[in-house]
Amino acid sequence: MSSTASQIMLNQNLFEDQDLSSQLGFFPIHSNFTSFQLGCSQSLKTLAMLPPSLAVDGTIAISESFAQKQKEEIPPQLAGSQFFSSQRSTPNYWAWGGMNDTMSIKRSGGEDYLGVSAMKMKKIKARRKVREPRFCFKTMSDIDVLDDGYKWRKYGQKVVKNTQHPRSYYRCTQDNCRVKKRVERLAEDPRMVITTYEGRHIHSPSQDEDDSQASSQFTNFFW
DNA sequence: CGGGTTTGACCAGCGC
DNA sequence: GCGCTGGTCAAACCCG
Repeated sequence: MSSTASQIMLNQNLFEDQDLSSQLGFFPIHSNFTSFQLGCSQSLKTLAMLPPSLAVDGTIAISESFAQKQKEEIPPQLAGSQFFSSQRSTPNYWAWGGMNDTMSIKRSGGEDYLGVSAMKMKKIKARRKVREPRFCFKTMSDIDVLDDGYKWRKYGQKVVKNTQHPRSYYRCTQDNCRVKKRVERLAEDPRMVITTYEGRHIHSPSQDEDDSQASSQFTNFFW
């Protein structure tokens, strides 16, 4: 089924105390059809995605067990979000996996990067403040703010502990849309930009330029 | 002049 | 309760 297979194993120790935003892997997708074996320790689940800034067109497919896990193991605070689509032309692909699940990605060409992270799904701390779903990915880029099709306004910047690079805070400029994103550089590798999205857009990207086109069922469920 | 950015102040959550 | 830290606010500033 696949032309290439890569094994991605995740190291539990690196994200033991984190919740939704643990970042770990960043793997090149060289061929037009690549199969990835996702794996991690039993207490964690893997989360794989193509960054929207990079993915252009493609198909994603998963194994039986992967599909089953996706149904069963979406954490309650993320329920209602669609993490996976088997046939989509919009560039947001997310998939949940467990141990030894296979995910296949078909691309229309070029070279992209698959971002893979892992998180504890069953022991996410309850916080007093209800948080919107958060998702993040890592991109190797000189540019801090990647063009994801939405318009953002910066509302804050903060130097966070143990990092030499400040974290920037952005809000979607669309009225009534409360989506936020954080942009920071990885302390260990400043070439990597970590973008974290919080919440879901209630509108399509670049709405001002493309109002007439009917939005597809997929355009507003994620970001 | 309007919209976006900067930046210090403020606030809330959390650990001790 | 206190101090630390991350997240947000908002006034000042910048720029087209």
